[in-house]
Amino acid sequence: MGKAEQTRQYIIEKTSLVFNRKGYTGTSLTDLTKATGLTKGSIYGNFQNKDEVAIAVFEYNLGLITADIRKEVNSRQSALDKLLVYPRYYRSIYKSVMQRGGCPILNTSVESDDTHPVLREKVSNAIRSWKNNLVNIINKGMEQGEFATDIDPGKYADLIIGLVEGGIMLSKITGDPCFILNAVEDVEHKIETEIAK
Amino acid sequence: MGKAEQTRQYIIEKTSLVFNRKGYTGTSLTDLTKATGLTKGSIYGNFQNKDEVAIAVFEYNLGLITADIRKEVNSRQSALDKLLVYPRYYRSIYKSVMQRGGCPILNTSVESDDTHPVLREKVSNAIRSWKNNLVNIINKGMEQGEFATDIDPGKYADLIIGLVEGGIMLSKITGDPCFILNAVEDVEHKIETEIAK
Amino acid sequence: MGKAEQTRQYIIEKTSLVFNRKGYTGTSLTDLTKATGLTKGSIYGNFQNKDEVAIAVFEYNLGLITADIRKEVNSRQSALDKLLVYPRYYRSIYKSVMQRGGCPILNTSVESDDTHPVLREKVSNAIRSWKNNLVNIINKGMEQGEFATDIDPGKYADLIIGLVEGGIMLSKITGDPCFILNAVEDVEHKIETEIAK
Amino acid sequence: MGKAEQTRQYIIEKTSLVFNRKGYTGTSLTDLTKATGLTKGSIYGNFQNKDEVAIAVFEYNLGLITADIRKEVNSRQSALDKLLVYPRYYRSIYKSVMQRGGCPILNTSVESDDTHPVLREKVSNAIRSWKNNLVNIINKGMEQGEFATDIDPGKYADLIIGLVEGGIMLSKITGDPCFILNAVEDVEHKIETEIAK
DNA sequence: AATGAATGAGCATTCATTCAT
DNA sequence: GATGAATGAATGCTCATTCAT
Repeated sequence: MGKAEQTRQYIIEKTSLVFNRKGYTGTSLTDLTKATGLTKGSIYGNFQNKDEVAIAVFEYNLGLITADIRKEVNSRQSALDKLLVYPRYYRSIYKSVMQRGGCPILNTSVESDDTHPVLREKVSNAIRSWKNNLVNIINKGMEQGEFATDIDPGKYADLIIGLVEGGIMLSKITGDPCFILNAVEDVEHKIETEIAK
Repeated sequence: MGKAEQTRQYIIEKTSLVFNRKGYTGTSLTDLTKATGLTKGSIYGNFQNKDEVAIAVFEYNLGLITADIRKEVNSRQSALDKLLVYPRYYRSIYKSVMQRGGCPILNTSVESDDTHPVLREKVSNAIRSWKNNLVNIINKGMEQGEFATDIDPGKYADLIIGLVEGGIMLSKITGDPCFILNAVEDVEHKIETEIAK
Repeated sequence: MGKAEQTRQYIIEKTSLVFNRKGYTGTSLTDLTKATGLTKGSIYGNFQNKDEVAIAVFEYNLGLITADIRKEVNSRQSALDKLLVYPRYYRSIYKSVMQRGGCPILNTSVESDDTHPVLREKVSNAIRSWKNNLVNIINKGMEQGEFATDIDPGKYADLIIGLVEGGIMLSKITGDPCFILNAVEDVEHKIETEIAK
Repeated sequence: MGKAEQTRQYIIEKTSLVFNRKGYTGTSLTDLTKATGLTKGSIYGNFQNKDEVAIAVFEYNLGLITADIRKEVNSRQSALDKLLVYPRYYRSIYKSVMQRGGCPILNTSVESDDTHPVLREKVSNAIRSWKNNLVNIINKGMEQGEFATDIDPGKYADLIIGLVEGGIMLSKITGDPCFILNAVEDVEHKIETEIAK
């Protein structure tokens, strides 16, 4: 990794928090200089514009979560265990997610959907990919005889993602963990009683 | 309603869409003048500042939804029918909600949670009130012998709200109605098979 | 005095303080509405514009001082007593002058000299008139044998006015009465030992 | 002197005239851009806000006068010659002072006394310092046997400052030099006949 | 005679971006 | 590769003034 790539990465990491908290529009170049200790010129030397930083930051934030989850999923053998990674992961990290400004998928989604086509597409792809991963696990479980075969994998994927994101949003704004905790409990319950046979 | 109150209301209605789409930070005074056809001076003659418009707009947007739902709920007799209003309402209006920029509770929540204490409190109260309404209906149903008595009303309220909000967010960003449709279906299923006895 | 003239006078009296404290530029129409309890429309119904209010207020503030002094001067017989009115008057009222924002001649002079030709002329005339009054008293005293005849009346008038205004300015800004007190003392001393024989 | 410090100084020098003429409130950012040929952004790159420019300009204007006077005072040996610097300096420069909008101490004093605590303090300190310098010279003269020992140095300092400032104000507004000329003549007369023995 | 509501120009300030060094 | 200094457009907001009622 050359010097340039190193600085790029440094900027992304240092600004990921402020972007997640204040949003793309609410974060100014001055915010970025304060978060990094670098000058505006330096940021523009490593990125074409604020947009490019925001996109890279979203990918970085997204990558943190997906890498963690993928590792956990890969370390399990059964489809059931793989699926249970999701609720358990979110139960274990929701506190730190709140402190870091909430779920970047949720935040970026809500801000970009009517205003920023590029970010919208990135978020949309992330969700599609998340859903795909869930569907693939469920399908594998069905093939392997672990899961009921009369269920709609897509429907359960939608519910799992929706419950998690809805719960995060509600617990973040109210400051009350009950929403996310009840959501992941319901996800677990669904997996264990409706998906697994 | 005096002229002033009329203009205030006019500004609120005309700007509610742009605020819901672009967010508080992303909406400029110039956006407000374009949406209303009024001058900046006129807007400041009717509101103290942009903040006050944003807050009034949130309350307006919130009121639209809650008024509709309250009317429907009040027109039903049984606790079961009252509870079923929620999923059915969101199934009937999700398309127009998407076109208007998504759910104002969700949008305002995500934008304000780390940046705007006043709006944050407003949204938080709205969610608390929503939850209370659900809990009250469930409690009434339990008292009246309509609902199972061994369930936790708060837990189900959390799940209903979370499923709806999560579903709206996912369908809005992906453009795919499956998320909200599956969410309300699950809400209905919960109500009919887990809450009602 | 008709209703219109009454309101005009009311506006002048109620706004004279804020104009003297904040200056012409620093006083806004909103300040005037707050000081009077009237609406902008009402002020514009009685004056053509802010300028006209400012000019009327200056004349009012000026009139208060000159009326007081004229009365005192007229009540004395000898030129010496008439002349001594000036230092004694300023010694007796400097505290209330400070509280009301300082001497309006000084304040208006400094603000208008490079920016507001109409006010500048008004202030200039007020000073010319003040000087004339002093010169006339001194001349009368010389004619009547009260005063030395080898003195320059204009010079002493200049010094009396300058000492008073300089003293007011210095005591106002520093909050220390020594400047105006020493100034009027010197004026008295000049009158008694250099002018009177 | 770095580029930044150079531009700062450039802005101060170029805007000192318009600030002295129009006052702090009467001078707009647009005035500053016209006086400097720079953009608003550039001015805000070098100063935190208009206030900071105004304060720096006052200190600059003050420094010009005090530096000149100090140099003259230091070049004289006797206390009498040192004291006479003041009236003679003001007689020699009053014309250019008038052209530049009048005495900055007087102007800033009158504008700030009821409205701008920071500037008020700066002006107040400048006057205190001026008085101190005069008192110190008189005290030295008394010690050295040059001056009468039964006089109050503070009183004479007050009179000298008051006469100069009052004279400047009156000559500025009337356009007639007689006020400042008679004032400095009286100062000289006081020094030579009442202070010196 | 007075009001309430509006206007449009102007205010101080911050924005994302550029570029010579 | 990074900096410091600049730009010009845009920000939220206030101004003096007007005018229908």
